[in-house]
Amino acid sequence: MNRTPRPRPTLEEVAARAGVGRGTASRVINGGEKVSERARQAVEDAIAELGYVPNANARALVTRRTDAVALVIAESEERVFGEPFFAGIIRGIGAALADAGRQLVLLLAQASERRGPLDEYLTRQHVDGVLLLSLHDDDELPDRIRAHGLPVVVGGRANEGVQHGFVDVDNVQGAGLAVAHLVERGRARIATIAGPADMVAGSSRFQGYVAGLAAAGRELDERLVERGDFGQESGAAAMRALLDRSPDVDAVFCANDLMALGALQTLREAGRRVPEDVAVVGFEDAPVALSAHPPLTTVHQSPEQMGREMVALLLETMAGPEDRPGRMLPTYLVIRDSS
Amino acid sequence: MNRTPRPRPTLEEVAARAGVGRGTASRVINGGEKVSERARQAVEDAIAELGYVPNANARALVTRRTDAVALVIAESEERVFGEPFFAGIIRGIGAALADAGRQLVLLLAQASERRGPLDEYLTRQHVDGVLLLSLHDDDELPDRIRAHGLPVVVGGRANEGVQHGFVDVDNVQGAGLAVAHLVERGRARIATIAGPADMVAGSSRFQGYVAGLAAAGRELDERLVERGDFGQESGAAAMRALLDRSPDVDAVFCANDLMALGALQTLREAGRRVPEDVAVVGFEDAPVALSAHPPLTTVHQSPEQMGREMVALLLETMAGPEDRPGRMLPTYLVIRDSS
DNA sequence: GTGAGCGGTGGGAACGCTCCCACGACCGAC
DNA sequence: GTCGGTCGTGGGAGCGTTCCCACCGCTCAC
Repeated sequence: MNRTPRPRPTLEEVAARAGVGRGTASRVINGGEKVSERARQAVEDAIAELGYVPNANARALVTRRTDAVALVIAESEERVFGEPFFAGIIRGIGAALADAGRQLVLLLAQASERRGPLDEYLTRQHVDGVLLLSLHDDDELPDRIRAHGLPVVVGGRANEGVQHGFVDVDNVQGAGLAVAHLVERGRARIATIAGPADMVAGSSRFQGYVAGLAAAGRELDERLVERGDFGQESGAAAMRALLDRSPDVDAVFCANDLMALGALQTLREAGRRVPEDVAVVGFEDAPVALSAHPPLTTVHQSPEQMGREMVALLLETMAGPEDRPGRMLPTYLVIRDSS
Repeated sequence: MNRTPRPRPTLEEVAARAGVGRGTASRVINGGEKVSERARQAVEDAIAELGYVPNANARALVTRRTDAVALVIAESEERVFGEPFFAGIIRGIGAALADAGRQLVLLLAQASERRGPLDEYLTRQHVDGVLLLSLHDDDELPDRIRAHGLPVVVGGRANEGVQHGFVDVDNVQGAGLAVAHLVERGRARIATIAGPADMVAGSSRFQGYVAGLAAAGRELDERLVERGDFGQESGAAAMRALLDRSPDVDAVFCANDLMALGALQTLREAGRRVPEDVAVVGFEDAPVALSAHPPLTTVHQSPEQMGREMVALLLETMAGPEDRPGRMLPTYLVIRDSS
């Protein structure tokens, strides 16, 4: 009992029903110009009556475009759905893409396994362009995609010398802001809990930390540096290590808010007052920063704007393939009670 | 300077290069049977040399399938990325789909605005089937999609009398488990913080609560019922209302863990001990349940399994269109320290 | 009265693939 | 030797669009 649910009507059938030619019907559908009012009306009626829907595959086959853009997120589901950062950036991307009349297709590129199918999907003309998020430094995905002639924009800065466009918050500047603020508050021993060195957000915020110290005429003290993985627990552990090693620490700049939360927790357990004994500054201005105890001073970045910017850059790249410079988004400091 | 990046090679070119016919080349690519070893080798070499990638649009045009499945999530980005439930279900879906050699395409159907483009996307033969998540009761999306002849499976049960398949955890059974547990613990005044009445998870867990009471020979006391929106803050507020109205409450079943967390918070602020004074049970067994203070007793559901089940049902539906019954996934109680 | 110009139109060709049929070569069986 | 097979193969037809060109009937200028 194979219920064939009435085969989809084709353009030809619409045209026949409207008593016009295939060409005219096509023109009506694509908002074409040179069509008489009478013909337009007839075609529109026929479409409504038949419930006609254009076949995107046939169209894409000849136009070589699909009006869809992929957002590839190279992280585990857990991370993606744990960080509000992704929610913001996706909202920005979705909105900007909708404005441009394009559909967002989200692809998760979990571990590097299972990459095969993803690769194929991107490569086989399903989308006109690709936005890439949160890949680690050594990822060759962007280059592979570009090799197939697909425009790519990466969120987060890439290594030097890469070809593809990118959009990133100015991590160095933001971290510098944080350190300058702590210096100004009169802190003497400013530590940092850095992120993974193989992620841009990790290394460049650390770089900004060093630069900030230098700007204040201070030198980097290795004993004041710990690394975490951007997770809360790693922040707590790093803070413990820091207190052990350098009990005189009186400020800590954390490469993201989640690790700052962990640090806060450790400090509370260790009986250190925040900000009296130790000032804490985060990075991101995630929602949790506001509800932390005490509310967290942090470097503000706008994921939503970042998303919009990525789309803008991608659309430009698709329009004309000259090489575009990357885009750096400015940050500012939000001073709350933890510093 | 329009860099045309070397036009993509076509199947015809591959065939020519391999010195075979188009048909043979196609057979090799699609793992076809009747091909000599010599020809297969030649074609594979040609593919490698040319960097050939099949054009999915052309293929879909004739085969009428795309090997891609859409997962439509009808929630705001904030909710989607806030609840670990989605992470789990997406992992399950992604894995099951990958096993079946299909690509997962994620579409967010934010507010009901912007639905137009989504509709078009689904309708225009981009995907072979649709998985739908978390729609409210009155959503007509599934019916619209079905009307276009696309198989649909809904996560979360639908209203009675609908045509499409669904997969859901057995909310009624789970809530009953929770109430039975509280009864057994000797609780006299068992309240509930229910979810939105227009969401299945909300109404059916409430239904299970009522049934659980009935099974213990008790009647529903309206003063012991509050409603929240599944958010933590709403749970806290509901608990406050409950304490105000019925100070003698000694147990509360919350329709999800997040609201249970809110309740815990309110109880702490009100100086009630958990579980001595008030026992709290949640629903979901989300990661937070484990790290709550005290660790939360809760009804366990497995989003990952739910995802897998949805895919299985969808694939069956695509294979043969007989009507499938919905699937209910069992739950069990995880007893921790809050009860 | 002829010809250029223009709004509006129809339909052939092409996009890149799969499906399927016809065909040649070779086998063993009668 | 002929006859069915089987195996491997080539290529025509067709999927549903868009693109583009030829063409129709007018109007307007000379």
